[in-house]
Amino acid sequence: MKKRTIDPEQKMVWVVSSARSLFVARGYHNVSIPQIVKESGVSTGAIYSYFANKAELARYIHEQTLLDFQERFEARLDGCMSTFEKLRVFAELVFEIVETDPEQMEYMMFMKHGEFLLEAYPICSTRPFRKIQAIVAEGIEKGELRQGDYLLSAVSYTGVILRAAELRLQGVLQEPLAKSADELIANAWAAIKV
Amino acid sequence: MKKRTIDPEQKMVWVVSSARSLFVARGYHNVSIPQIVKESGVSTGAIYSYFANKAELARYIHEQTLLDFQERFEARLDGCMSTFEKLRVFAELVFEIVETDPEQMEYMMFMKHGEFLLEAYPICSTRPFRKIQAIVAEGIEKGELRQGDYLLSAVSYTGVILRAAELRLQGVLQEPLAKSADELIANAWAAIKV
DNA sequence: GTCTATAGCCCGATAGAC
DNA sequence: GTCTATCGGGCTATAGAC
Repeated sequence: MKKRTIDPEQKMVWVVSSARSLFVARGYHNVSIPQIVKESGVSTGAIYSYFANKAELARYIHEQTLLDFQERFEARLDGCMSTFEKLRVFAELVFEIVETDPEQMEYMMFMKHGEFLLEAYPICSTRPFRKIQAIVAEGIEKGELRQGDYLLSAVSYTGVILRAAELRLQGVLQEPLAKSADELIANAWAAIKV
Repeated sequence: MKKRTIDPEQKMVWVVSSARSLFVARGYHNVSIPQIVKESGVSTGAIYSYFANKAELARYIHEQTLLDFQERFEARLDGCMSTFEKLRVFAELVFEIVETDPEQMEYMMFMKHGEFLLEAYPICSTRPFRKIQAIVAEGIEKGELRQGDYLLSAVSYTGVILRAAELRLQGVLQEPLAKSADELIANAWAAIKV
């Protein structure tokens, strides 16, 4: 039994979770280390012992967030046969996260535009993104989707889904996405189906 | 003839144009007033005589940018009869701006998430946004669009168009949007047509 | 109205005790 | 490993000459 001190990993979890909330709520640059210290109850020194600097903390959160999405997406793809099913699984996961953990979704959607990532953000090379492209390309080949540029079709499908997610996060769509899911998925599918 | 001094309005134009470039390139918080001074050739004092502070400068640019879009959109709507035409005009305007003045498009799309606007951003009450909703609602009534929630249909159409714009701005789509416009507009239309 | 120079502030990061 | 106290830097905004 450890009695003396708190598990460092637990502290790191607190830091990450506090920082994520604050970043999403106020934006990366409007959050100071002292604020994270206050919110997480972990001291400056400890934070800097886990992360080299503030940007790396944000980057770590970003990475974890994307990784989680990726894993859940790929897990759900197992057993999906048709292109329709595979794309529906993507949409449903997005909608589910928006409702159950909007912070995660917001981090993925809004924290990507150069706030702390200095390099041009290679969103195109993100795993889930490439996976969607592959699914669409295969769907076109198999004749389940309309002929055309597979990139444009991928953009069209995800555009419908992600914009719905965005507007739901902003409060423009007032119903939970679960209620609108069927209609949205039908729309997205109609945009590219044969 | 004014010979002596430079027209203050001209200076303000320089400031606004330099600031817009810098904000888009580096993000609001990564741009300092001294940088704007250097880039625009207008002094700190002069800048603060036009704008109360940095946030207001950004807000002014945002307002002008949206206003310009709105005016051009409404001008082009004149003479459009069918729902298809009206929506196409929106898409074409978006695509045109992305190619001719990507900075403007980027400012509209990416500068809206709480960087300097402290209040929750009322994107839903933006004029062009409401206009699109009205067009879609009317289209459904007239039977030109599938039955369903008009908000979801508006989201679906604009989702396809705006995500294409976003990915083009990020360099993921390498062809000029003019080349892909027909296909994208067809996809967006297919998502909601009857 | 416009300039330069700088006040005053707050932040990120560190040093040094424990 | 972790804490508190603090430093140096860079920022926004202003004061005061012109």
